[in-house]
Amino acid sequence: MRKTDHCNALTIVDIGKEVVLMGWVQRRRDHGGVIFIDLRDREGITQVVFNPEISKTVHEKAHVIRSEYVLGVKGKVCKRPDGMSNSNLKTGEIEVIVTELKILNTSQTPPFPIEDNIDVSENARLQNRHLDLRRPNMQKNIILRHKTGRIIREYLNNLGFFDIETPFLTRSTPEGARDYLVPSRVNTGHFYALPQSPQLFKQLLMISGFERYYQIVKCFRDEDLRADRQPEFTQIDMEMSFIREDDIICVAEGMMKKVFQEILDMNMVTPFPRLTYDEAMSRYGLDKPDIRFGLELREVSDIVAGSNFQVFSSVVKKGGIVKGLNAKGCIDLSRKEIDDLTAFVAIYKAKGLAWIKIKENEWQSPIAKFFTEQEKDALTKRLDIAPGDLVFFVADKAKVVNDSLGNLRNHLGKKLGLIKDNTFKFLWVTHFPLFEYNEDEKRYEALHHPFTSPLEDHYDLLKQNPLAVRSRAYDLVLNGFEIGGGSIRIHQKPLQEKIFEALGMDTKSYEDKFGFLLSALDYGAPPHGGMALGFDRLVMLLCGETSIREVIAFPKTQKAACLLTQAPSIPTNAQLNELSLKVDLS
RNA sequence: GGGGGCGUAGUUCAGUUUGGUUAGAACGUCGGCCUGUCACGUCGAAGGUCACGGGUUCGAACCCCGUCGUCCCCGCCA
Repeated sequence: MRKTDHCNALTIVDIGKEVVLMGWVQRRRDHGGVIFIDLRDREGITQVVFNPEISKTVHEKAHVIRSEYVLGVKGKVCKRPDGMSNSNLKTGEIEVIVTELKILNTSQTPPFPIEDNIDVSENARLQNRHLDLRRPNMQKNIILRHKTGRIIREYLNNLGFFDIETPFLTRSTPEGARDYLVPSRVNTGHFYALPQSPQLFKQLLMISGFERYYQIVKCFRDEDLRADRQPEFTQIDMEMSFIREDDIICVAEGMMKKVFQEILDMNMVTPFPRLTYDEAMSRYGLDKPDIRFGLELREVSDIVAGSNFQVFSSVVKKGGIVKGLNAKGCIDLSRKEIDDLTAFVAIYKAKGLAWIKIKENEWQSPIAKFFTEQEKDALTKRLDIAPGDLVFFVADKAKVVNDSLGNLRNHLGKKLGLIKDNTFKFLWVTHFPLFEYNEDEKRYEALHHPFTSPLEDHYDLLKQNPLAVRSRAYDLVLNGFEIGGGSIRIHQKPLQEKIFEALGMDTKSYEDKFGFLLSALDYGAPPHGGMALGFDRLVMLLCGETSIREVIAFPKTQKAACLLTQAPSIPTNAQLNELSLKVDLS
């Protein structure tokens, strides 16, 4: 018995054919006489019929069939009796009358039904991921992931990119995320690190002269997990020589355009809008703004600096800022809802959330009385205030104000239903700061990574005012998710050394850690740059999911465990001995 | 490292506020009946370490302490 057709394939044109279907039992309907079974494979469902009048022995054999049994059935494709077709099924006008049954395997009753929209804990799903993955929606997600990868490979291949593998067993580099370490048996006491990204290798490949490289590749970061973060995740990694920002941006835009066209049949208009980092922060409070809706932030520090409301004026005096967010038409939010929003911004360290309800003839608010008419007029203009509005303010250090109001903006966008279903808005954020200051370690750190090139006319600022230096880095944002980022890299040794020095490393330290890169830069490194896209996040958004776990076949839990395989596990003493390792849990 | 939610039958939940007889429901499962269903119908039955450990109490799913797991978030994620 050989499978002749998939379970979505047969229709009225196949009537009369003898076929063999193989698949899983979706559902059994035993009428005592006739038995109906919905047979499922990866493509669809076909109803197969066991009729004692056709074959008594086969019908008898069919009695033991249960959910998720694996069957091979041979039979004739027949038109269903009048009025018995099922318009929900692609194969709903036919059925296969079985003349020969092979039970290829039995099955335990599954712990949850193999169908979509099941109400079952993620725990149960992950413990039985092999069954969870049988569900149509998971099959759809994983297949869509495959197709997306195929489209991207084809796109980059056509543009002359080479797919080149880079090592997983590599060396730990300072800065960035925590590394996953792998002990070396042959080099006692030495460890490899799994790559956080193939960053340095792809730069070396540019220096090697390949000009265009890509890889869809796993990366590893030992940091805490989130709905959109897994310890191992997949990047679309690209690098190009002899290019400027616009070249790589254009490649990425073309890729997204093609993916959305072919996967979702949606036309993404290119070029995508661009914002500088400073503008994004100013208008949205975040470096990955969701531009599917308005509700932009406006700074009002200048207006309230001299006001009688001490909370605002004193913050401005101390170098902080005050920003407002006008929730248009939201005057009817209840006191409780506003309290909830206050609790929401507290997550981001905001000490309070000031609000004003704009009535026809007055401002209803605990703080309205502090403002003069001139101040009110200025706020009205700045925040586009009109009757019916509800305006929020946060006053604090810039980081707290932007964090809290930026996230409040996203929260309100969802809560108020301002985001249309099935819309996708891309955005480039450019000109990121090159450095940020780490208060704990009292030193500058690379915001992107230390190989990012500063803007050419900012070279002079490197010494005098490092925080003012802007970089040739760009992030690709989709619906408020950072789905990619990259930069033009430093390709000249002296500049790279300057950056290491600005990061507080001395010659010995950077020679020790990055000597191989500096030496490579010294042998005719071409100008180059690239980017990496978060493949899981992209596929998640394409699938309309809210967690990347839904598009990863075997994801890990928040404690970075695999519930299916019970990884990670405790090694045997023999394994530890071989590696000269001792575990000290004290 | 921190905040919050959840953990009771195979599954999803109720019961916990106010401790008290035999821990319920739905779906699923199993068995009987049923020849046109497709969420088949119908009659019946089985199924529980109330996450784990300790404590309080005459008595704990329920109160207290601790642990574990899982989800969301902050920190972290060059």
